[in-house]
Amino acid sequence: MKAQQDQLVIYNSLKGEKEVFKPLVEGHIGMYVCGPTLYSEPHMGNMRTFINFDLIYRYLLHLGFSVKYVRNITDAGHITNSAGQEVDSIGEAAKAAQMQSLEIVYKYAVKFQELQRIYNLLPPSIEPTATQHIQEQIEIIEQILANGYAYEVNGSVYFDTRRYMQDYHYGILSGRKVDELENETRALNAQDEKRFFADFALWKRANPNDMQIWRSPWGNGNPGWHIECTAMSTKYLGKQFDIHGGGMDLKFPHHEDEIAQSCGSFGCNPARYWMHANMLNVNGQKMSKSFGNYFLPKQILEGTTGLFEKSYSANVVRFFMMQAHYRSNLDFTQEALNAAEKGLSKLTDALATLTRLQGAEKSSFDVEALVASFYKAMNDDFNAPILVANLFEATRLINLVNDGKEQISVADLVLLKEKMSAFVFDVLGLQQENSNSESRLAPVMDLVLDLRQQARTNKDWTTSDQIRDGLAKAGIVVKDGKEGTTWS
RNA sequence: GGUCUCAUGGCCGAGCGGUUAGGCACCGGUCUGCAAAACCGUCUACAGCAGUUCGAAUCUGCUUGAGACCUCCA
Repeated sequence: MKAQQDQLVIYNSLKGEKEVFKPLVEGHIGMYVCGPTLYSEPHMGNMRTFINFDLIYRYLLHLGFSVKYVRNITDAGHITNSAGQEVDSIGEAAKAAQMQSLEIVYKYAVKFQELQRIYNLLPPSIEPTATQHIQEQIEIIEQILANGYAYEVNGSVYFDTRRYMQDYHYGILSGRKVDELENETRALNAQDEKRFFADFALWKRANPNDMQIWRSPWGNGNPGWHIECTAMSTKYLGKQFDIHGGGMDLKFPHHEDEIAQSCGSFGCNPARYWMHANMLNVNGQKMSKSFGNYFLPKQILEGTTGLFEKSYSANVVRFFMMQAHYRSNLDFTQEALNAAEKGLSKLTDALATLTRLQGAEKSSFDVEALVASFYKAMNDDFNAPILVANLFEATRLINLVNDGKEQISVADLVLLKEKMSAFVFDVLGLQQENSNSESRLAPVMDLVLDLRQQARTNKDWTTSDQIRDGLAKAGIVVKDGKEGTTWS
């Protein structure tokens, strides 16, 4: 695995190019990913990012790295709204629902946990929340103040972007130039306490109607939106760690500001590799709350999105996402989902076939090269679609062996079983579908199919077709194969 | 308006200068009492125009179209 670890290449958003991945400490990786803000239920687009980073986490584990994976939960913080005001979105949502802030956060945290289970996300090593780390946030703000990169006004603290730009490069990640931004950004209004339009809040003094308030050296208030990630990543991974990830839409300003905060307090960019997952589209447009074109992860399982004629399992949705690269946009369409459903069943059928194959003297094709192609795909910036294509090549060969047209040696059979299973289940995170034989229906179906088989033996096609059609109406498909009749 | 990204066959989607990625659909075949399913095979596309090159989906320029960010968003 060491050899494979050394060949891993990652696209680093900070440089805008692929780089050979070298962890700070050999064999160990610290990874931080920005998690959800729990003022509403995460939608399918949110889930795509978490599924993609789950894939990345899983592959790093498969390569034998020891990974500390931190993904936060945002349960407090003031953001800047379209009017340029700092607002507490969780508090607003809580008020609208006539709940407490903690109540609404807890409600959606439970849902998010459930979604993680359904979509087969491995739990991160730590899932810290902002409210548990107010003290750490305050300490970092104090450090930034002490370093001269922030100023206090009336109980609020702002990051001093102009001062920062004298020593560091603001825009290093997003490529934005502050003087270009200035012309296109709303003007500072008279009441604004900021000295400069690009300054952002580190700490915001309390409003009379705030639901949550914390004490600080600057009086009662709330942390700013960006400081929590700096506090939590630093606490659990150190001042500098290997990978920082998140959705593409967080690149600016959130991640840019995280870099500024880390440089402003500790003098270094927090992460060596910045990774950004791309958005999920519906009809060519980013799925988002503000566009109103979103659906919930549970709706697709229940077939209630209003967009598709039928429901799809979490496994199918996950497989569908694995057929697009994490840095590409992905369009959700019914035809594409149907294609994923059929493709997945072809792949899982082949895995079942693989367990039944008999090993021969020697292989008629290069199994080691096939397995190497799995690693090659994933080592190239986690190219899951190429991996899937290679798994389908394996599927074709497995079926040919099954038909007696190709051969595989006993040793190669062991290798292929191990690697197919590892990449399909451990890396792609697909789940073994429940076998029909386990259901309560199984004994009944055995009986019915037995009766139908008797009719077929007697060439009583009327009866046998009657049973088949009747079952079809109940949603059960009967398949007559060479080795007997199966159903699903 | 500014910054950036993208445009691939019926659909989804890889591709990073020279081997038809892959999946689904379509079509042909094997199997089957007939179907369905399964399996095998077939299907040579890269927005337009110009340029660089022995060679371009891939590099450069222009044109057209779409999207993201610039304000919260995964």
